[in-house]
Amino acid sequence: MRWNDLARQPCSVARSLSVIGDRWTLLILRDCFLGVTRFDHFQTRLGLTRHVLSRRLKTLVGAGVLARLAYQSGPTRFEYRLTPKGLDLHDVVVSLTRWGDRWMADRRGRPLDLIHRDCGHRTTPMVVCAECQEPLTARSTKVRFRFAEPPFPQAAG
Amino acid sequence: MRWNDLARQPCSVARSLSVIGDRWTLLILRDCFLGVTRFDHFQTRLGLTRHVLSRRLKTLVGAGVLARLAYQSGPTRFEYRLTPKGLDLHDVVVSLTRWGDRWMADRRGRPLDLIHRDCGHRTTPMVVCAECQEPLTARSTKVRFRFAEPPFPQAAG
DNA sequence: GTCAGTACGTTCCATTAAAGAACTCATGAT
DNA sequence: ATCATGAGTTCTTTAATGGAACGTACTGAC
Repeated sequence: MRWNDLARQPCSVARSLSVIGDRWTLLILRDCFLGVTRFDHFQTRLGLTRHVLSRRLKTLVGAGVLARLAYQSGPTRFEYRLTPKGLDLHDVVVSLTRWGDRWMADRRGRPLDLIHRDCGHRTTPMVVCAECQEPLTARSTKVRFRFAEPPFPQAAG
Repeated sequence: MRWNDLARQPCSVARSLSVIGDRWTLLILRDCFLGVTRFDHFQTRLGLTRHVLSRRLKTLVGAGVLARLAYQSGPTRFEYRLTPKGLDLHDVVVSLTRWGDRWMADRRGRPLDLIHRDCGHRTTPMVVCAECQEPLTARSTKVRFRFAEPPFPQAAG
């Protein structure tokens, strides 16, 4: 299957990944959340090629995740900022961070603390059910297909 | 920069992506959470090439995300199951699903409902602060670097 | 006025990874 | 014997990436 067919699949994970699922995009978005906005700054920090960066930014702007805004008009120059759609990826980035903190840290431990402004604590992010506020885990959840059951040999865990 | 240098970066997002950040891996893991365990079943459902699937599964087993277990010994055959480390990626998959549901759905809406067994509701996953239980958003959080400040031109939002 | 610096890209080519299809290997069923 | 099953491997073609240089449009220093 081609990558570009992903967006048409009836699966939100596939559709999300059709925009942010390649090798560099989530790192670009991580830097966006850290306040990076400019081409050269992304390129220096990430060490990816300018060619690839250029294409990724175009894709993200096209998908409405980033906005390309002129910040000066000598030679007009542009910066990239998260849109509401992009800001809403915070959960994804935070979840990746928490998993990396837990399972991929070296002896020094996690590289950064996430501080919750509202309560002042160093926070551990947690995914909960919006209805009952209890944690959602693989075991405490199940899925229900809304259109058609996919071809399945056995029930999901 | 080469992809394989990512794991050494002092960033949990980068380290996570060094394992799960390529085009297919998160879709494989999505299927794992749906109960898929066997090579041919992954291949049929995802439509990726057997070659790539083979390499991805090896990587995931090598990283401790999946376990390769013999399930019969006529010709010995193996299935792939999530380890605790893999099960802990639930948050990431759930966050991707929620974002796709909200921003990438077509007219029919989200393809599946996530049911929380504990409360019986169709649940909307939410990332909250484990300390105070309030939602974590881009604006309500900030980061603090534990080792060294990276070269930064401006403060993070 | 020319030369270096800044900043956002584009172009070119060699290397690497992915797509697609066929093939292997062990075994059990027909 | 022949076919089917399941987990891969081995090709060859096509697409994406890495690396480095170039383009463009200004600003300020000499």
